[in-house]
Amino acid sequence: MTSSAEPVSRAERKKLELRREIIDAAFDCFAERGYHATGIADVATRLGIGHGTFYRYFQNKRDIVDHVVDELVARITGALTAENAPDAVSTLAEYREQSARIGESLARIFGEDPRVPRLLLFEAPGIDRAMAERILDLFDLAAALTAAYLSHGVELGYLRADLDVDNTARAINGMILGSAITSLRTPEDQRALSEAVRRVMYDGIAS
Amino acid sequence: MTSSAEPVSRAERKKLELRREIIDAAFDCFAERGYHATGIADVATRLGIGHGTFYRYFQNKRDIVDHVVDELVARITGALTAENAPDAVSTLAEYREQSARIGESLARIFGEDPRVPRLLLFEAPGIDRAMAERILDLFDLAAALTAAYLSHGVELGYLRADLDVDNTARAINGMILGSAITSLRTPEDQRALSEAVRRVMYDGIAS
Amino acid sequence: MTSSAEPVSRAERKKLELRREIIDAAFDCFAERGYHATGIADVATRLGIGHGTFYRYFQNKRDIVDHVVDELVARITGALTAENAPDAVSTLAEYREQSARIGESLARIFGEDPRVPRLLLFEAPGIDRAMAERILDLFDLAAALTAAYLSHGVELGYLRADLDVDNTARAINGMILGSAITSLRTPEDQRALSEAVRRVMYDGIAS
Amino acid sequence: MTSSAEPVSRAERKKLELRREIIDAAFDCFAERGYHATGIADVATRLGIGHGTFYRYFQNKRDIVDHVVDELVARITGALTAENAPDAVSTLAEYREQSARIGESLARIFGEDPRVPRLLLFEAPGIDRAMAERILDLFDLAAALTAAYLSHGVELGYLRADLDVDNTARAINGMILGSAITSLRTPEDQRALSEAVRRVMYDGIAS
DNA sequence: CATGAATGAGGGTTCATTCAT
DNA sequence: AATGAATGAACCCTCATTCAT
Repeated sequence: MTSSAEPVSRAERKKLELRREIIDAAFDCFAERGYHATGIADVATRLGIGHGTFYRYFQNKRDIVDHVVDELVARITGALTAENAPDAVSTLAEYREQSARIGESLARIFGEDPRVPRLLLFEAPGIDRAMAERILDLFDLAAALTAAYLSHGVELGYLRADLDVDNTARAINGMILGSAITSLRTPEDQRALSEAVRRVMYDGIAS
Repeated sequence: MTSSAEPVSRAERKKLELRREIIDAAFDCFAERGYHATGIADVATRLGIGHGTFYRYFQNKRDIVDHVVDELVARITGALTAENAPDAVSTLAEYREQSARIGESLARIFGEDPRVPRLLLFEAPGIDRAMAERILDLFDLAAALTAAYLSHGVELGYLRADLDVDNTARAINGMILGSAITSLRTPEDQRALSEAVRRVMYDGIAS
Repeated sequence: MTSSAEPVSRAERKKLELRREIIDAAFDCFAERGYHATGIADVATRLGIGHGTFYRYFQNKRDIVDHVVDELVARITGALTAENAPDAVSTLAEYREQSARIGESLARIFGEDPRVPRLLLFEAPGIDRAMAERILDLFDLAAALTAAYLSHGVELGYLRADLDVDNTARAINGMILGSAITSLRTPEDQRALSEAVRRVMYDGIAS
Repeated sequence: MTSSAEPVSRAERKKLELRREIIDAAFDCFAERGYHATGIADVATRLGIGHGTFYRYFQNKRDIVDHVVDELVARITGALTAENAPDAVSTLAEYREQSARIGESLARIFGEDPRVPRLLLFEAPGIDRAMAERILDLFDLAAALTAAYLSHGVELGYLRADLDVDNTARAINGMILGSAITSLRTPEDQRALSEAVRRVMYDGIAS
């Protein structure tokens, strides 16, 4: 029993496959040369297809970059949410572990391929107002998620009772953002940076 | 006693003035419509000058954005360095005060005019590899400055002896960066965010 | 048995045809209005194509004029060399006949269409140093060919033994050049001029 | 008695002087970079004057090149006519001497400064239809002068009675033209070329 | 009279998009 | 369905010319 039930003929499958390849090729091009410096022809050439074909799969140049970002956003929200529900932890130690896990996850996404932060943080926001809003939405989403974790911790008492949950969430996410940007230049020492972030979070910097 | 000593005739002064106006108008346009969506003609029209005039003051479109960024970078590095030498403090309390001052400064720059973070963080990096590098340079500079403060604190003993100075500096700057981006949407509650950042820094989040 | 063996599909053939038409239209424009006064749009309009189409066939404006000149140079070198090997003659009479033939050929090329000498002698040299060099190369080539003929004649004894072959070749070519320029104003009496050139060559002017 | 009587005040003289300097500077620029590649600003800068000043002395860019050519044409017609009246000679030997003298003169003008033939033959004709006509006029003038010499010779019997005077004149001038162009690449061996021209004229090439 | 700041027409070139094959 | 030839809007930039100082 294959993955039937879905109405995917062989032709349909091929179409989806090519669609995916176009998204990937576009990601490559946009991340390497930049959105504006990339022509539709570049994307098509990289795939060895005619550039007219592109328009059978996507509305226009602006359309594809939305899909490229969709993909990256999905990856990130996946890392932020997958198997990491706020209420799955009940002690500070568990929380530390969980945040280490999330941090690990994000570090992998950003660190493994610097084109990801480059596209998301350096290319996308400059494309468009709409795209900039999308990126801000992503930040807000991440802040909301983090805030949820923090709230949980406050409720359970292992985090400071007077914690400004929302703003602290933003501050923490800022550190993650800083890590992502750092990975643009030095993709290697993500681990140490990640550790430093957690130290600040839990211990502060004072002696 | 004329206005000698200064190397500026009246014509010269007017020229410098126009030059400045062009930079400002370009900043406006780039921040509002984006670098790529802005034509030289737009900048000129906004000033009510002929677009050919633009080219008497700047080499080309790419040239002006460098000057716009120069200006913003100068403002920021000014805020980061002016009257805030690392060795001017010797206790944790003083350090808190100083960082509050710096934070205040930056918050003003970013918060007063959201076009500043928009241009610097959302427009500039997508223009060019070279420009992206400039922005990364700015991050690195800020990280180096912060690291210097931290080092000083470690030496004097009011900061943790085992502080990973460099990475902690990056983490802290990440929080500031996060604040700047937040100010794109909510320019108002910068103060609370700023406070939250400092709380994380000094007290951590744990209860 | 299809039209195989030839590497030209129908589309390919159409492409080459348009390419040729563009070259011809450019020749028309350049010869009539001059290179600098001609815009790419002029060339395109003359053909009834969009001016963007031009750039599918040629790199830029400078590129096409090279191709236009290529064509003319090919026509001329063809006339100078085709079926007119220096060693095909062995008497003065034959030589006269041959030079008459060559002269005839050139006169036809220059005289039939005054746009040819106009473009080659009046437009091209002013375009560029590189193009000027191309024209000088053409002169040198012609001089070398003529010198070869003369050498052959000296060896066989039907030309003066003390002939300064190279410089005489240049002098003779100068007369041809003069004819070409004359044809700019009076395309008709090329024949008489051609005859006068040959008289000078063989008999001199003295009585 | 000096050159008084003329209404030249000192200011007037200075003005004429500058006018001349502008013509010379324009000649330099046009010959070196080409007419189209030369800007009015280039000419002015070379002289160290403001480029607005240019327009106090000449109508426009097209105007100045006419004056530059005027100057060169005057030099050439001077060489062709000065002290060389057609009727000043009465034997073939004298004629040879005279043509040698004229050739010498022209060779000096063209050979001493290759910018002269470059401007006159390579730059000027491509500027304009009107300018091309001027150059053709110069050719015609030279042909007429040469024809006058030849006519005189025919009348006096030292030139062939059946000489096609006009066309032969064109042929001869063509040789001179060829010399001038040759001098663009090899300004040195003008003398030998000049000699070859005269040999062809008087002796033909046949043995 | 000299200057050079200002101007804008003009032209070369790119590239996203369409559509006939 | 795939293709790529054709298209023209759009934009950057130059430079001859004008004119207020």
